[in-house]
Amino acid sequence: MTEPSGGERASKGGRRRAVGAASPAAEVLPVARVALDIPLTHLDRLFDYLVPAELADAAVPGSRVRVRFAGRLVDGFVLERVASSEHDGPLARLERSVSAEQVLSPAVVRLARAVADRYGGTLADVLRLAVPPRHARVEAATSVEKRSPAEVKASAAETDGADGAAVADGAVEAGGVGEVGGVVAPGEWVRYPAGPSMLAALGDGRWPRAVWWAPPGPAWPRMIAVAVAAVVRSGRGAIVVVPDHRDVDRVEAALVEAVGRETTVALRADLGPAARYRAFLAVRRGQARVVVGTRSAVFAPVEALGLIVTWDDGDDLHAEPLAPYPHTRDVAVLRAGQEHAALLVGGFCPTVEAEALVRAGWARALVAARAQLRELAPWVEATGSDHEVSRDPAARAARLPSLVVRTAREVLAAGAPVLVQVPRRGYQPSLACTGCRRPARCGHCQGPLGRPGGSGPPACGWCGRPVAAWQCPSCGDPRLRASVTGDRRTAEELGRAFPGVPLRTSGRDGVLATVPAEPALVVSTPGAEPVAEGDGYGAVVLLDGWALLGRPDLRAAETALRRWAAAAALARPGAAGGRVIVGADAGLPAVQALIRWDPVTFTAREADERAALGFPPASRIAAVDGTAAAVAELLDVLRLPEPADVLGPVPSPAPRTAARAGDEPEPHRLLIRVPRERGGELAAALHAARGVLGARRSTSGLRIQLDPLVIG
DNA sequence: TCAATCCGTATC
DNA sequence: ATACGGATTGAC
Repeated sequence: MTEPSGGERASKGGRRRAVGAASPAAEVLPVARVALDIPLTHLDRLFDYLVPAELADAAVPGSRVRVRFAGRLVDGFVLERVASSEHDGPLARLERSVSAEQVLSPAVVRLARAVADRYGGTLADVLRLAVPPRHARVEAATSVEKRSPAEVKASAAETDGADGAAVADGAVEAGGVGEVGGVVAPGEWVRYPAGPSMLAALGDGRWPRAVWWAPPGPAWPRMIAVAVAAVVRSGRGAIVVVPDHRDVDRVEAALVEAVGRETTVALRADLGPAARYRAFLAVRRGQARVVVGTRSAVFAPVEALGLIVTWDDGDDLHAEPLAPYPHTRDVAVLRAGQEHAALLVGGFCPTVEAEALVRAGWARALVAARAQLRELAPWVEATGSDHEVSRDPAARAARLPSLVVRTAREVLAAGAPVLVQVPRRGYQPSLACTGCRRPARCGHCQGPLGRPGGSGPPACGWCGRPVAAWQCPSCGDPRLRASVTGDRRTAEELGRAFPGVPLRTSGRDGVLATVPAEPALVVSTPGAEPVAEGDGYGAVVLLDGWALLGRPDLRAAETALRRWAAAAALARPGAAGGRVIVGADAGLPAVQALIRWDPVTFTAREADERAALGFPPASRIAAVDGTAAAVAELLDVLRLPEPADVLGPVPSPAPRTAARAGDEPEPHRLLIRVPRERGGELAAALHAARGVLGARRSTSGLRIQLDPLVIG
């Protein structure tokens, strides 16, 4: 389109252009500043284009366009329309407008930029996460501005009812939020000394920030909904981000009850393109002000955002698997700060990273009164490790401690279901102290020890240093043993120990949302536990203690407690007979925390330990994965802040799932650790280094991840 | 002397 | 990335 005849490029006359033949530029604000969808780090900036007169109305800020860039047609977003360009040199014209829909709001753009900077990634990568793919039919079906809700609903229904009905219901009837209002009853928040005042602040248009240790039991979705209702009453919108779809359903149900179906919309990846885009548009057009969804919902373009809630920030589903790998909690923190929104980082056991927000004075801790917790928490007992295995032969086959067998039989006889949490299979082999079974760590960098290639002399998984003479810093034992990893206890074995009892399983292949309130053995892997209808489980058995605690991950204890708490919270309160049996040593801090239902103290202690060892969140860590050559090349051009610890590179401890072809180069991993306050510089340095490389050679395949969830 | 290639550079 | 210009190398 740049050439009148549409064919050749005017290469002879240098950059001169056949201006005379092109249509005139827009009269007002003829320059569009465009964010291009290209993956190149060194091109992570805006480019100016001339807006042809015929696109003057369509190429509005926030809309999608196609432009010619380096000779190729690429997608982009118009971020701004301005009167003139800083660029010296001729401007190309926008090729075409994809749609006038302003999918990007200024607030989302600003957020995306901040997220990209924080993770050393590109704006284009973040925008891809923030905006779902366009669906033209959906847009057309609902695009006429200011149509009545009834019309919108009707057309949405006729286009495709199949995948979009639920969303259309929630999205379209744009009732005024104010009408829904009324005084928000504090509900379960009265259990928190600071609860009522927080609700008052939310209702008054303020933006309190808190880390919320939720009470055991099924109250948390209602509590979230109460907080959201207060914000809605203040005339603002809210976003709730949860790990998985079952949680979306639970919170959505509570929200619909608290603020009404008209204002609530569920954003979830499993909706399918049409329904997903429709839900997104409903939010962008202000028809829905309350969003509940999985991780990308944190980018939802809610106007006048008053509150962001994240639930269970330790769940690894909150870590985005696409570059630049942002974490829900961190995005929420950035966004709440930028938009003066309240923030609630909630869970039964929030992470050390969440707790750091409290330590920094950025958020306050919301903890229920001790007496309230005693009232709600189940009765927790530990069986120790491998002692007391039941004498019953069937139970012995399943390696069930006698306490478990006895308790389960009692509870089943009393008519209640029993939940059994079993480990997933296939944890990584690593080394631990023979004496106290704590994971063995490198004396130099505190990385986990393992045996490279499965055998051979012990070495650090981070810095690669071989370990000569090891001695446990806790108990002094010089012996190393392989941690027990993975477990083959099956539901079948359990079933044999309890003949005649209905057996239900929930896990990878088939996740149950609920089970009825009747005697049954419910076997589940962590994270897949169904909620028991009625009063909850009579007993919860946690059989995965060793597998969870023996992992080399520095979050092993935190993760164990988090998973135990999530399952234990499904049990009835102790006063109502609810019991929890955890198959781990009662002396371990995580087990103690579960027994006393005191995750606050546990997390504080974890935070202290990590700070003492220089682990995140006291430090920030970048992981660089790629071929040895590519990693070395990056390291070569990298200008790191001072001080910075460079660990490795070492051959990747976690080989890709699929076996590599024989001649493929071995993946290596480099870790870089800097003090927390140097995190921004580290991100910038990595961004710059990748830019230099990208312009030079193909270093594709290099994966740079800041604050990775698992570092070894 | 021309053409096939290799670099280095800019991409609105 | 990728398209282009300019320099370099190679064959006629």
